Amino acid sequence: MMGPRWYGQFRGSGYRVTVPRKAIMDVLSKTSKHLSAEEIYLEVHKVYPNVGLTTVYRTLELLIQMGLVHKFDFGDGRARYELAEGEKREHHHHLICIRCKRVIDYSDFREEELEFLRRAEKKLAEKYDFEIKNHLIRFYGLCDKCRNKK
Amino acid sequence: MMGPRWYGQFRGSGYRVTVPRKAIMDVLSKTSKHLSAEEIYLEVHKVYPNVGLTTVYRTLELLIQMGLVHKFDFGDGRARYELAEGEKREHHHHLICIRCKRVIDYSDFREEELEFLRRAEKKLAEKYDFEIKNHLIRFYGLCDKCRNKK
DNA sequence: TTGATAATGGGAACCGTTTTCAATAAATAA
DNA sequence: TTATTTATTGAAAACGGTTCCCATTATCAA
Repeated sequence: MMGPRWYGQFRGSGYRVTVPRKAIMDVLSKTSKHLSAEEIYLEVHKVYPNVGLTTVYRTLELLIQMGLVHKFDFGDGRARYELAEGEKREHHHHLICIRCKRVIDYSDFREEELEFLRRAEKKLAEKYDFEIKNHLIRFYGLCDKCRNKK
Repeated sequence: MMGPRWYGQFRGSGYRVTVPRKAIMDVLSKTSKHLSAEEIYLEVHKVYPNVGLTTVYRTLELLIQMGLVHKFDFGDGRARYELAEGEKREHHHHLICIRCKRVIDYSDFREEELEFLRRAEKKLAEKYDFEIKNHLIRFYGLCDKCRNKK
């Protein structure tokens, strides 16, 4: 039983593939929401009631290190987690409504984004000797519902 | 005694211009660092030892609402504050070293950024009926020191 | 199957931030 | 200037998400 790609990535790094870890990856794989640790815990809890919140935090930390998960802070006092881009998830960024706090994923204008990044990368490497590994683009504003509401 | 521009902005909104508020604005005006609430508190404390940490938090919250201050989360467990762009501060974004966690301000390629934003704005308005008010661009990677260090 | 040890879970600890509330001080009117 | 109104303040307690501790359990290479 080979299992998903990340099994090998885990074992290769000396980490074990455990029930809680599978369950957490499963929850993240099956949603496009921006879940908090507690929400993931509750979801996992439905299937494995004995998995603890501590384990969820530890596992998320590990998944982030392994590059399988991204952690975000949308300003509501708790961290949010998403599966990193891969088979299940495509590269995207966030629109955040400053009024209702709704977070919308978008993956449009990739071309423009790539062009922009290419230039940024070049200039930052030249000027600061900085090597870009990742980037974050976020737009704050008013969503359709909040725009059309007094 | 008119005082700085924000005095009027405050009084006009029914807020009072107080000693702690002046002191906090003063600290923020005189640095280009990304100070935490506690660091601001300590700085204010040097001049006004009786100003409390609670007031610092409350004032920062107010300054953010008034659009005079921006709040950031660089992932070290505490919020960071900067004066919004204006006379003292120019529009900029952050480079974050994923190794030493150093944060570098940069305000380069404004042209490219503006061009990119213009297009993004247009497309997001069309597709999501979303009205952009603000944006965040951030690059994660390795700074010069960490690049050249095994 | 088994042994070495990575991983787990529950509860306590942690710590940045927020709340509470009586005392204080800014702004306005007199 | 002084009085009056009420926004603001400071100290301490409360809050809440996240991390730590440690005895127990489960993974997986041999």
